Amino acid sequence: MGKTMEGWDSMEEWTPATIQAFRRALLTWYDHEGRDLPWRRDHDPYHVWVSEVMLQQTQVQTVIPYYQNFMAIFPTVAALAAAPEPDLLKAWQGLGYYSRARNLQRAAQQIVTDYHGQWPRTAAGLADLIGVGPYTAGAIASIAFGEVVPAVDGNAFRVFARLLMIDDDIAKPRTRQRFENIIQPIVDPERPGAFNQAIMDLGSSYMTAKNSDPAHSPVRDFDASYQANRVADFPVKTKAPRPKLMPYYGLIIHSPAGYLMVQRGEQEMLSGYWTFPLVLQADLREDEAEVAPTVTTDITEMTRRWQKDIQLDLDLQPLGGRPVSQTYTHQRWQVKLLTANLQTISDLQFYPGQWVAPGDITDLPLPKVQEKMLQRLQDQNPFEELEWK
DNA sequence: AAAACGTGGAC
DNA sequence: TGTCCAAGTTT
Repeated sequence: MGKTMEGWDSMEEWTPATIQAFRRALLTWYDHEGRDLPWRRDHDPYHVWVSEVMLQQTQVQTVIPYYQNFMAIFPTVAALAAAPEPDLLKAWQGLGYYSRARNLQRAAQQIVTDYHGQWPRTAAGLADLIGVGPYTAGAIASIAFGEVVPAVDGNAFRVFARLLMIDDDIAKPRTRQRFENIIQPIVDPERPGAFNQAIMDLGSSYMTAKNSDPAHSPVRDFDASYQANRVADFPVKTKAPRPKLMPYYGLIIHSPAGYLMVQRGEQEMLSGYWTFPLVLQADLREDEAEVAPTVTTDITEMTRRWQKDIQLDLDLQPLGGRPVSQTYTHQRWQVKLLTANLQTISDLQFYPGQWVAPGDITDLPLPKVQEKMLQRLQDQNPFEELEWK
């Protein structure tokens, strides 16, 4: 195979014979060792599409139960297009990157109405669907429709960066096109879908980011970085900045009608999901003793959200325990919990939030940070509530 | 081009 | 507890 010669620097191109041998080694391995996954039971574009969107930035083992539940509830594109949004968000709860769910439904509606139920059969056409980028378009086109195109995800970046010792920074947008150009002639024209999936299986087994095992890889003989003993040098990827600290108060406001909950707005993170009211600490005036903040009408964040100039006059008390923390890709929330117990709700009826009975809270779509706040509330039990679901 | 966007697992 | 990573897309 000729790649054991010394000094194989990056960017040396594979000969047609090398490409042929690589495909054979890869696909022979894949046919025997490829994973049996729920979305690989057929090549239905709906199945491929939903699984690929769920798999964006998400590990396989996380996706499996979500995929199975999703298909039970929304078995067809038409069912997804017609689904009530709360059902959709509930089915996606815990998966993260929630705009994926809404984009998925918008694309389903595109297919039903604009395309009359007929799928675009090429990557270029599929990329017109909202939420379908270059990777997902390539994956659906190759797996469901047999188009000979690469599907360049994190695995493909890593695998080919190592195989060919490509030192372009894969964090940079411009690098994608370069990888697509390099991979395109290597994709097996007979089995493009299997080829792309085999690369991904390789990237999640022998050629993982950490603790890789290139010595036993089925394509070891094609692995330039392994031959050069430089596996750890690839891929090149600049690291992300640290998440910014966001100190919040979480307001747990209890009344005879239940707990005050608000739905996150269109422009906000976690959009469409429900939480206790959250107020940036900078927007809430601390009192001298620093026991609990005094809530006044100058709570800018809250008045913006509720669009009311409300004299809240709540008697807020801190809830015991450390702040609830939740780390996102770009933010680190630390939420101090404060409670208030109202004897009557007459003053608060016009709040744009909703009073939710304790037993009904978990019926709403909730983000992880809300589940943590709820858990803390139940642990502390300040209102001696007996009706938790 | 760079930043925003969730969560869970591995170490 | 902290850091990095995982089948990316949108703005």
